[in-house]
Amino acid sequence: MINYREKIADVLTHHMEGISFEEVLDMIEKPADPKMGDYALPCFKLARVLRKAPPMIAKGIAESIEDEHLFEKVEAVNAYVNMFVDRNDFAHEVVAEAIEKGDDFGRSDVGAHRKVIVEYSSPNIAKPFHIGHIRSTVIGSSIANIYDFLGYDIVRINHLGDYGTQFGKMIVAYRRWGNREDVVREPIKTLLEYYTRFHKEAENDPTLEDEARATFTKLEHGEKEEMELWQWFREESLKEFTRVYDMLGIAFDSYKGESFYSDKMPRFVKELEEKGLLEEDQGAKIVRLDEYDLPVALITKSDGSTLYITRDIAAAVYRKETYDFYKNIYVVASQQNLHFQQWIQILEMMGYPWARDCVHVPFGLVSMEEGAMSTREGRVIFLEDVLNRAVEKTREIIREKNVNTENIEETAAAVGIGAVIFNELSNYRIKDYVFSWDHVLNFEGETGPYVQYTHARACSILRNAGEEVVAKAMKGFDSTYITGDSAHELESLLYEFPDVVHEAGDKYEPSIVTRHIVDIAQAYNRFYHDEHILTDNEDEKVAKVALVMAAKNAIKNGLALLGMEAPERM
RNA sequence: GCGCCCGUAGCUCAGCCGGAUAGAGUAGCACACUCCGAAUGUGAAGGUCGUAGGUUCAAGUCCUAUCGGGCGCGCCA
Repeated sequence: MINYREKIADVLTHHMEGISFEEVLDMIEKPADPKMGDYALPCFKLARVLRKAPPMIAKGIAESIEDEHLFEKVEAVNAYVNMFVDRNDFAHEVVAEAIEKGDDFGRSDVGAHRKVIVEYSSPNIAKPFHIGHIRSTVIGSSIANIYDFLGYDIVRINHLGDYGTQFGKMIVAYRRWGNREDVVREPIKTLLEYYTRFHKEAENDPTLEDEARATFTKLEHGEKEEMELWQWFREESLKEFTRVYDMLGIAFDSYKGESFYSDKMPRFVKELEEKGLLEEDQGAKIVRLDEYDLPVALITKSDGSTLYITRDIAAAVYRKETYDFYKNIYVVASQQNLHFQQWIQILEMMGYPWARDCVHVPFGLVSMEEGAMSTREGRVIFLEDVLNRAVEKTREIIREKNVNTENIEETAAAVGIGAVIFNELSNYRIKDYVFSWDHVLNFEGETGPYVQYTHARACSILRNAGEEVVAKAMKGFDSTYITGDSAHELESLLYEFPDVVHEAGDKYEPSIVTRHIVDIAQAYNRFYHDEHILTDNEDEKVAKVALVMAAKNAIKNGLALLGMEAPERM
């Protein structure tokens, strides 16, 4: 596609002395109101250089470029040069590209197959998968999709919380009060019961804690029986997590979690020591980070066991050695901002230049109206319940509408679960929010179902148009029929779609894509209402169908980046 | 106490590297289905952009202070 900004900057540069192409490019902006043009050049900054009043400069520039065939119209309004691109060319350029590329519209090869690791989801085994976990899971998955679309090779890692003294506790509890059948039937719930019961009983019987520690030590030393139990717990839990991942349509390339790195840490403790970074303090080993204005980082506890930071260092080095990543992205809650600052700093101090390729992508907290979520107090909302209720509601709506009931279940799942995903990816990830049933189950306005619905209706138009018209549109169309205001606005948004994907990648911010496809859907719906698409005039019909296809492709691809399906009927 | 993040319409949020009259959705109000799917569209209403200073031709956007909320700050992850 033509890069209009660059082309305009090029034209402008030829008509303005003493200002570079880059400077001009930098000055071009989009007017607040599309009625004022497609692109605008504010001339305030030029006043100093040209020693003229900005409105005069704008007038001069406007007059000098108005004959360029790139523009339909150029006008000076106060200090602005407002440029209207030739709608005919523009429409053809955008729509042809969007229908030609189809599922690849918006795709890029800037990634050049460089490897990008995205770590996300990473739940703790034996703890319920609640609504708070949706954030890392869905945001991370979408970021991975976006980088994939940008041409990078992606490794998706689920860094499971599958190790630590909690497993000693669980084994002890299982041996005392548990049984196999319960665990198999409902792994998470049962294991959580063991865990909480352990804590309750331990209040009266402190020897339990010692027993748990001893059991964990056995596990660490690879004792057969403990290993088997741990492995079994892990597998059963994973089965349950997988059920939720399947519902969400999310997958991973690796489930290597904390346990995998449990034996890889001594090397780094030693390395830190050799590099003179380690210091002993009250029996613990620490790294001082004063000169970076960060608090002390704890590497080993006074009993010699390692901590989170050491594990993350080990994991990062392992990943560098295994994958030789270009970027190593961690989608982890903002509560751990300091932790990430610390260990990335330590990596740098250890002399690993790729430390700066590790990026923490933080997100805000989910709470409930009653306050923070608490597994122990039973104040949680299970993600699976949210998904099920959303699907249920969708099913009801589909039945009510009675539209094409072929595969209700499949559609209800795509739309219901899509609604939850879309809702999660609507706002900037850094924002905290309070979970609300009303909000996730709202299917009107700026929601997933709204966008999917728009897509489904576009598909419906294409069906009604017939294969012949669609085939014609693919071959060519007369863009003069799609230059009306609402069509042009839709085309502008379609034109921006590839850039939006880039920006979302640069900022690790899926919500940028979410918002853009809402904008496209709104523009499409306005176009749909303003103009009759399937007219008697064959050429007009073909051109409009081409635009419908273009919009449909952009919406579908955008939804795919969010991890959502785009049903053709709903 | 120190550090980081957030504060824009009743509610949920956008606002590109500072640029024109601060925009959507939602709730409430008024409309539009004999018409390509009404999970839709249109209109009106709703704002001292937390507050106070400062920088600038120009500040929701940058700087300083302050208030409110969230998170974090050596033996959890």
